[in-house]
Amino acid sequence: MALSKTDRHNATAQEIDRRLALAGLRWTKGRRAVVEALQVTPAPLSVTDLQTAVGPAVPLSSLYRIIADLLEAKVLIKLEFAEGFARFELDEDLASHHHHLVCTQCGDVADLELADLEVTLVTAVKSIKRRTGFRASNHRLDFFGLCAKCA
Amino acid sequence: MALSKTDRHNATAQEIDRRLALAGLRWTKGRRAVVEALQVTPAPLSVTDLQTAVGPAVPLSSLYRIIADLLEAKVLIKLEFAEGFARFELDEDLASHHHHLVCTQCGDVADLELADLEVTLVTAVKSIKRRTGFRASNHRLDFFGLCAKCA
DNA sequence: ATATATGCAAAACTTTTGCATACAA
DNA sequence: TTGTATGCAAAAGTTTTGCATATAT
Repeated sequence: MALSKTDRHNATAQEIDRRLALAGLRWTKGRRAVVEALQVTPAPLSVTDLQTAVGPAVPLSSLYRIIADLLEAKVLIKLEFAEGFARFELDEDLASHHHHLVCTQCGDVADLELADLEVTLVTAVKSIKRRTGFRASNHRLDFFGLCAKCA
Repeated sequence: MALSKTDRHNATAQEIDRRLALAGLRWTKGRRAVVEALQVTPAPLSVTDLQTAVGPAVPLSSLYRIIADLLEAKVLIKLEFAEGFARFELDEDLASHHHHLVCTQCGDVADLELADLEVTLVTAVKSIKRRTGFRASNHRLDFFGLCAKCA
């Protein structure tokens, strides 16, 4: 690979800085804590998960506001898996584009990269535009089933 | 096609009956209203959409309970698009398997069938099982972008 | 007749907001 | 210093639940 792990981490941090600056947001303790929690655990975290991760120093209302700000700055993306609450992860350009494996038994959500599939999806996007006029700029693919532990 | 539209509708109604019976659920006025609303509008509806569709005869709490029962009987499936509320549609075996086109401008959600893609996804499921041990029994694919009207 | 479904009211849970104070630039 | 971010408290929106009554089988 062209970049070492450390280089890539620095590059990512720099890109996060850039996006925050672009949105006129400051690099505060709370925001740092949330971003770091999501770097440590790349699988999508709920607000409750994040609350546990960052500890009681960040109250719930601030956590929600921090998340809203980071969403607006496109540092995070929001996901929902029909659980009744939202999950969040680092924007795909800050991580790599991936999909999710949702275990219907234990509720665990794991990340999955599937490069081959992306090629097919690009073709699908073209076909959709031709058939329906819809211009897809993004997609989301989740698989549901039993994880290795539960199977 | 082998079945006429009416035949297919009857077959679907019969299958819904079967699933309700299997779950020990009665075929009541409220449940009928909800299922019919979703047959008229196959794109995923929110609880508010359904409330409008079925009218004030079904109060909100009953609507939620009806939905919960129909979910358990596998007559409906639940979807979330990070809007802060859930959407519901007829189970894919009662309709046909399809994906969604979500307009990020106007919020409209349209259905899309993409048969070619399904073949690729079946292959992907095998590859996932081999690589990760995850046994995917189902998947969900949504495209985000601008609909023909908003583009 | 009897178990299930509904209606009303109250509550639980997730998320948002107002306002005074604390902090980053 | 100055505008932004945070903390606390209160509220808004979505979904769930208890209990008495009505209904489907």
